[in-house]
Amino acid sequence: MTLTELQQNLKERIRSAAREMFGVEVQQLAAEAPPRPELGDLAFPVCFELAKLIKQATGEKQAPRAIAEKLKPRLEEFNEVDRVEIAGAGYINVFFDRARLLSLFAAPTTTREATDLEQPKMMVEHTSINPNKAAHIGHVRNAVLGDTFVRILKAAGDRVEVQNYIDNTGVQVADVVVGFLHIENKDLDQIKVLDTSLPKHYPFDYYCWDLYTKVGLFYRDGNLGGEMNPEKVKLRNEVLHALEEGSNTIAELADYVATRNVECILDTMERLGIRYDLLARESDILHLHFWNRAFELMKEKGVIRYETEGRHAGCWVMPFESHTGTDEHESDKIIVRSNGTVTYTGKDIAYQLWKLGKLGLDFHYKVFRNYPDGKTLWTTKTDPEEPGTGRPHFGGGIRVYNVIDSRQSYPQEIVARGVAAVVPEVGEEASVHFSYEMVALSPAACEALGIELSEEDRTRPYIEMSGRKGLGVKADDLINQLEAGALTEVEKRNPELSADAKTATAHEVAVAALRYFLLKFTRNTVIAFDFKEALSFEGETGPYCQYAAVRTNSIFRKLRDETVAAADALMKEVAGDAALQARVAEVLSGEGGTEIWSLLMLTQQLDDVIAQCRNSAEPANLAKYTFSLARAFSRFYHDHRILSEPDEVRRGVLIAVTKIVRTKLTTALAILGINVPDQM
RNA sequence: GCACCCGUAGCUCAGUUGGAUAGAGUACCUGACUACGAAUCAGGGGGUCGCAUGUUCGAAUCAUGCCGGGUGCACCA
Repeated sequence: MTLTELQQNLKERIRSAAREMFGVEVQQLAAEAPPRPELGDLAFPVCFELAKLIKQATGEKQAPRAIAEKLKPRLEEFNEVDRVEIAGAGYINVFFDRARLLSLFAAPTTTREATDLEQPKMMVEHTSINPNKAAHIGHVRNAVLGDTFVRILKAAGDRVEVQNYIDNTGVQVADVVVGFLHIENKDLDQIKVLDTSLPKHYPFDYYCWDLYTKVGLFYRDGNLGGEMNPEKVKLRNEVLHALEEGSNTIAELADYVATRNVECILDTMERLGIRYDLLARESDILHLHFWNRAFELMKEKGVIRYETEGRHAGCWVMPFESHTGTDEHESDKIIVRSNGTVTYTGKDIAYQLWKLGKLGLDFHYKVFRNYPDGKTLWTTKTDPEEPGTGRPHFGGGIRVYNVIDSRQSYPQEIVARGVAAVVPEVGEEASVHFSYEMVALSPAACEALGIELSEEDRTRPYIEMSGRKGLGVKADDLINQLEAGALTEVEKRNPELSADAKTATAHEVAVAALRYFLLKFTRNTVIAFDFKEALSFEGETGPYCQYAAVRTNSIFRKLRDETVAAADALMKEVAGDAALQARVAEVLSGEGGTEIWSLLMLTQQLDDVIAQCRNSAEPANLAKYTFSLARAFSRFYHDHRILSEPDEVRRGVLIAVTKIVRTKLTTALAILGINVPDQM
């Protein structure tokens, strides 16, 4: 039995007792951890509500404390419950039988994995960086959030498909193409030569990053604050048009540029342990005419209508109830422009319908790359595919999570409503906007980057990053910096390691630092990026959590196998041996024992935390939990000598606790995408 | 103008469907390595939870209003 199951049983008992004794039905029954361990292991504040319910049902007035006294013996019937105390105005505080539960928790557990292909599939789309430049830390927040959420869903037993949307026909790619064509006067072959000649520290996506900012100036004739030069905007439109058409030299050139940027971005994400199942490319959505089908569906269902007059004359619009409802014109969202082209919203609705398996069309697919572990990354394509690739089935998910920053919450809401209008049977909940706030630059970070701030910007709490202005911290730069910092520390502490081992360890530490830094903030908190904080390995950081896990491992490396086996055997015997149980209970009693016990209780909350993260779509909860578990263990580690403990029972308890912590902490870290090196 | 998000310790942030004495990290001060690793641990000071009213046994949490900050409101993507 797990702690969660025990809680369920206790709740059920309270419900049935309330029914029997008072004839009332408890609706919401919370079980919470008391503020201090001396107050018990589990608290039920249910009697306040019961008092109310009883009064409503019978008119009889009963004090919450009196009700609690009546429920108390029913809960004490459980073997796992040591005693129940009534506290405060009427809290029911349950104290568990510590020895019995330790023995229960020490028993090996099996983990579940979603292998059933019939199981409904969750779709998560994340990263989706415009493939025209290198990734910056804002993009990394998206990817780390998305990837961690995928790991959370999988840990909770869900089947998940991970997609990375590639907008290879949009304005951003067109801009870089304009840069290559009209600023650098390069054709495709020359770009390829350039690409292969770039140094390792300045790869293709870095080159495009700089070129992209040059294009911004180019459009405005060198003045970033100035007006767009119409002649030059015409160049962009030419490129955009060629991209939409496809099968021409400009489209070919753009495809090379976009694909190379995608490869660079995937390499960056690979450094952080982030992988995908499928790259969904916008060009394929266009060329396979997904929109046409969606258009038919929307017309069929009466979701959109053609405007014959007014300022939207000639457009297909989707009536959209705005929150105010004052201005009728503003509540219509244009889906097809008067020139016949489709807007982003329309394309996204088509794509979402495909994800949910409701479009009635499919892509063709080919292998994009094989990951080192044998996993395959696929990409969509337009041409018919070769038979017998043995590819998995893509799309057709039961729910879709779109990891997109909160600035797009308005358009995302429109897309979700559009989807729900076309396929009302799946409902609006099927398309979830997994939103998060941006990563901005702190004034100190701007200074460190050598960015001159205007007087207006200086008064702001933070500065928004901008790919267009080249204003931002590139992901690879930051990872490099983290790895260098970690390597210095590893060399200091583990000089005997080989160079490769040092580098590998430094890498794991760097990943831990970056991922934890991006996960410790809740989604709707703006991260004002600060180098000092991001580069720290002390305090509430990934490396701190990692360090605690490394220590659990080093204990087992130094313990002799017989000693561990003896501890395991001891735990098995506890339940059937009253004398032994009493001795274990003694170890877990008193001030020191309660601290061990609290740590143990904390380890058992992992599954609940995972479930909570899944339901709230908030990975920060898991990050916070992992940190508190690491902190509790660090204290335990400091307070107890495990290897040299002379008393057999006491040592057995310490080893059992350490073993449980090791399992839970390592699992929690893995879900956060953090590995535990052998030493650090 | 309208919509959404935020306001909690000097700073950066947590705070479960409303629950017991509002917590972490950091900075500052003090102490602990002959020890299973000090990327650690212990202790200290530091709060009108933006303001006001209301809802109730109980409010950082819910409602309303106000103040301050951010983002978004195109036939762009």
